[in-house]
Amino acid sequence: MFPPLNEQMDLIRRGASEIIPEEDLVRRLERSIKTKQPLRVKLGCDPSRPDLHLGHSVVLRKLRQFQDLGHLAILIIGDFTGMIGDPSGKSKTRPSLSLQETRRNGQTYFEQATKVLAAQRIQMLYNSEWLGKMSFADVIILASRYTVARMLERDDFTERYKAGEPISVHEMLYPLAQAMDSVAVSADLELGGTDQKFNLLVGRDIQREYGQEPQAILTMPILPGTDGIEKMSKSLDNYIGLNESPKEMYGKTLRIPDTLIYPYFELASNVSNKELGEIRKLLNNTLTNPRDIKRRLARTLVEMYHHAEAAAKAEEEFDTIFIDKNVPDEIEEFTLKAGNGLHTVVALLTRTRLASSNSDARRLIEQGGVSIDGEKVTDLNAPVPRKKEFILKVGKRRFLKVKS
RNA sequence: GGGCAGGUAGCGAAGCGGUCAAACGCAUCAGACUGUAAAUCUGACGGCACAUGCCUUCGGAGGUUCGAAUCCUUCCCUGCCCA
Repeated sequence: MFPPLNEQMDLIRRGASEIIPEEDLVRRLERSIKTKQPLRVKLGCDPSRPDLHLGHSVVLRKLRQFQDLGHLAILIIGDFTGMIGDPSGKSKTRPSLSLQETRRNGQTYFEQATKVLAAQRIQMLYNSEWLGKMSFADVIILASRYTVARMLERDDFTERYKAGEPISVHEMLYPLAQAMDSVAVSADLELGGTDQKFNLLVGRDIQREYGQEPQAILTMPILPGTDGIEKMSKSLDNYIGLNESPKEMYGKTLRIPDTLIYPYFELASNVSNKELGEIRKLLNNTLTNPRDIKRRLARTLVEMYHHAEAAAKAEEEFDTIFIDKNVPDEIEEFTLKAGNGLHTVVALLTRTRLASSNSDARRLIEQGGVSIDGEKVTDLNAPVPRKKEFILKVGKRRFLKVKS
C-alpha cells in the first residue's frame, strides 16, 4: 500500500527546511507501513485571508506529496481563531469574521487548495468544532501547561517585547489553540512554513500534556515575494495568486528579480529534480539570458494553475504588449451611453476607474501616461472622441475598449 | 494606584503657534531606458476646481488665539518604570 520507507523519505525531505525530530517521523512511517494506516498530516489554514498564492502553495505541495504517498491530509480551517481576530500583531484592524464569513472563506480556501491537493485523502475540519466548545476552565487548564518564559521565546514576541510594542494576552493563546488542533485530530505530523516553527513545536508539548504522542513537524522555506525581499503576502502586494488569470500570472512572474528564478522553480513548480539541476546549470552559465529561463518559469506556473494553451497565449500577449507595443487581443470594454455626462477624457478615466480621482486622471495625462488609439493625450480638457470605438490606454499595460 | 514617553497621510518618521496638505524614507503611479511590469534615472503622489482658489486631514471631543498638527482641558489608545 505504501512505498518503501526510503522512497517516502526521499520525497518528504525534498525542499524541506527542517524535520523535527526526523527519527520520530521515520518511526511513524515504519509503523504506518506495518499497520497499513496512513499518517495524519495536519495543515492549519487562516480563513481570514482566503486568497491563496504561490507562498501557500509551497507547503500545500508538500502536503500533496504526502497524499500521493497514501497519507491523509487534514486541513484545519481556523474559523474559531478567525472569529476572534488575527494575532499577527501587524494589522491593528483585526477583522473579526462572522461564522458565516469564515465558512464561506473556508470553502473558497478549499477550492483553491485543491488546485494543488488531490481531492481524495483529504479531510477538512473547522476548529470551532472543538475550540468553540471549550469552557473558560478548559482554557485555564490549557494555559497552565505552558509558561510565559517559553512563550516569549517565540521570535516575534521577543522582538516586539524588546521593541516596546504591544503584545496582547490573547496572542499567547493562539499557539495553544493551534496546539489543541493537533490534539483534536491526533496529528502525526504538522506542516508549516519555517516561520511557524514555534507554533508547531508548541503542538508537540501540548499533545504530550494531553497524553498523546507528540507530532513530528516539517517546515518548508518561506517563498520570497515578487519583490525579492519580503515574504510573499497579499498585504504587501508582492504575491502571485493561485486564482489569478494566466495573463496576470505570466506578467507578474516575468517581473520577478532574476535571483528568484531558481527558488521559484524549486519551491513553487513541479519540475523534476533533474530539470532543476539543468536549470541551475543554465542560470550559472553567463551565455544564457535569464529572461529565457524566466519565461519558462512563467509558462510552467501558468500551466500548473491553468493549462498549456493558456500559458502559450499569455506569453504571446505579453510579447504583443511589451515587445511589439501593440494592443492585446482581448481587452475590457466600456460602453458610452448618451446622458451619462462623460464629455472629457478626465471624466472617462475616473468613471472607468482607470484613475482613482479626477486629480489622478489629470496627473496621468500631464505625465504622458494616457493615449487614445495610440495617440498621446496632452490636453487636460481633451474631449472624449466622437468615434464609434477607440482604445484607451493608461500606463503601459492598462487598456480599455470604449464603444458608443 | 503613581511617574514618564508617545499617538502625524498606505506604512515608517520629521514638524512643536503663522511661510503646513504637512520634510524625508518605503510603497504606489507615470515617463525615459531595458530582455522584463527588474535595476537605474526623472517626475507625481488628500480631494474638488484647475491661473496664484476652495474644502477635508495630524487619536476623539471641547477650548485659547486674528491664526493650532503645534498651547490648554478632557476622553480614548500604546509603551516603559515604580507599587
